[in-house]
Amino acid sequence: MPTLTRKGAATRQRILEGAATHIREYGVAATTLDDVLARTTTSKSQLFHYFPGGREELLLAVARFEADRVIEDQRPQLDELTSWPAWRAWRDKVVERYRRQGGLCPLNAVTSHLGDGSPGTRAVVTGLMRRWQSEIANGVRHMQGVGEIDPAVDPDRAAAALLACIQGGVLIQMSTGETTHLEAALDMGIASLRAGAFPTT
Amino acid sequence: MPTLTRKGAATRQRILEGAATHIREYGVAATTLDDVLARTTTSKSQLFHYFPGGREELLLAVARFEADRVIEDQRPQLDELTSWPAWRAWRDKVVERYRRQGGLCPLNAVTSHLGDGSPGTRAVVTGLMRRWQSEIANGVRHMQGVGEIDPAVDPDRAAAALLACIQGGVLIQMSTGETTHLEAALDMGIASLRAGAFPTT
DNA sequence: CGGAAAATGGACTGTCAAGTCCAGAAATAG
DNA sequence: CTATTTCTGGACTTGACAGTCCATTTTCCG
Repeated sequence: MPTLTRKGAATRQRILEGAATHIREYGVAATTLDDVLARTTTSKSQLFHYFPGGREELLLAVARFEADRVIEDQRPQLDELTSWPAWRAWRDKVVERYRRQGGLCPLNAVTSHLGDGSPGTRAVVTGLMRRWQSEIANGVRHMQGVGEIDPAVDPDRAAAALLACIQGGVLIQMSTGETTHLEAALDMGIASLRAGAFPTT
Repeated sequence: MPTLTRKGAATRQRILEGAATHIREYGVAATTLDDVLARTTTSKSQLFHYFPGGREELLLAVARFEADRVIEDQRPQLDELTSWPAWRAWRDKVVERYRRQGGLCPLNAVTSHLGDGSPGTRAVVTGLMRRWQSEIANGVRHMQGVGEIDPAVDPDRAAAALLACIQGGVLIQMSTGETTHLEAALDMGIASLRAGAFPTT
């Protein structure tokens, strides 16, 4: 990769965000390189200049882009799980985020289109999951520190369960359009923490 | 659709199952009609004879096929959630099923490739979710009947949460290859039921 | 400036896979 | 048995889209 000019970096970014937006609106399958070019007023040579790997590399970049958004969109609440009201605020933020997104998970769409074969694909998703789970686990530990959660609870396992609740809720929302499952699962997870009803097995 | 002869029905079934198998092995994107034909020793005209809508109709049929399997694979345990050991047996069955499937969800793959636009696609997934949730809710109600679960718990909401736990656990397994999230979430959900820690809100 | 490196435009190619078509074989009904 | 319907084989058409190439313009930096 040669050094990028300021203009070059801007173009690259424009292509990336244009692709992400188009995918959000029409889905991965219905997104061709020409669509992206038209939307971003760029040309084939530019796209392949900045993404030599072509479509696959672009899609992977979009996946990374979306993965970052997922975490960012939960800040600052995700960093401040220090009281039960704070947990509630975070829960609301998550629900609101996905409600607004309207039953569409660009990240899931992109990764499932890249196939698991790709070396980078898994890394993006697992990296996101690890970061996410780790942040939640920190919240659990903090609550244990202030005596609000039973010390017998395994923070990582609890965070894993909560993460699964969110993922499942969002997945179901993708087909039903409703956030009821997401809300029910998240509420259950948090209630479990409060009640210390977590199996430590 | 004209009436099918015995031979015709067999061919149709062969194509359908061949497509399903190929998709399981290689993914949707890497499955062409020619692949299916080669595997099932059939010809283009046969495929379009039995699936006039072409690729899309075939994919939808595969989705239905896989959706049915999901429920069937949980029997008989799913129908007999009448004691805590029975819940545990069901939990183990679910985990085992997805462990064996090895981080691959053909249904999710197919639907995400069909796009949400399709009229039938949503119906297949929402139908599956509704059936699944309804079966779980029946189990909850039965346990309430025998005094093992707090009557204040809303069976449908509890079932919704449990369903989300499973979906999320499987989704995460798709990228990590591990069933730890699935297990953690399911255990949490069942523990919640036992503890009556369900928010009734 | 002025030359090297980077950025851009867009025509062109090649491939691949979905879908069409028709002729002929097998099955079914009466 | 024979007429009608269903089933089958496979060649052919069509279109779309990823990726290539080179000529030209712009930017960078000493």
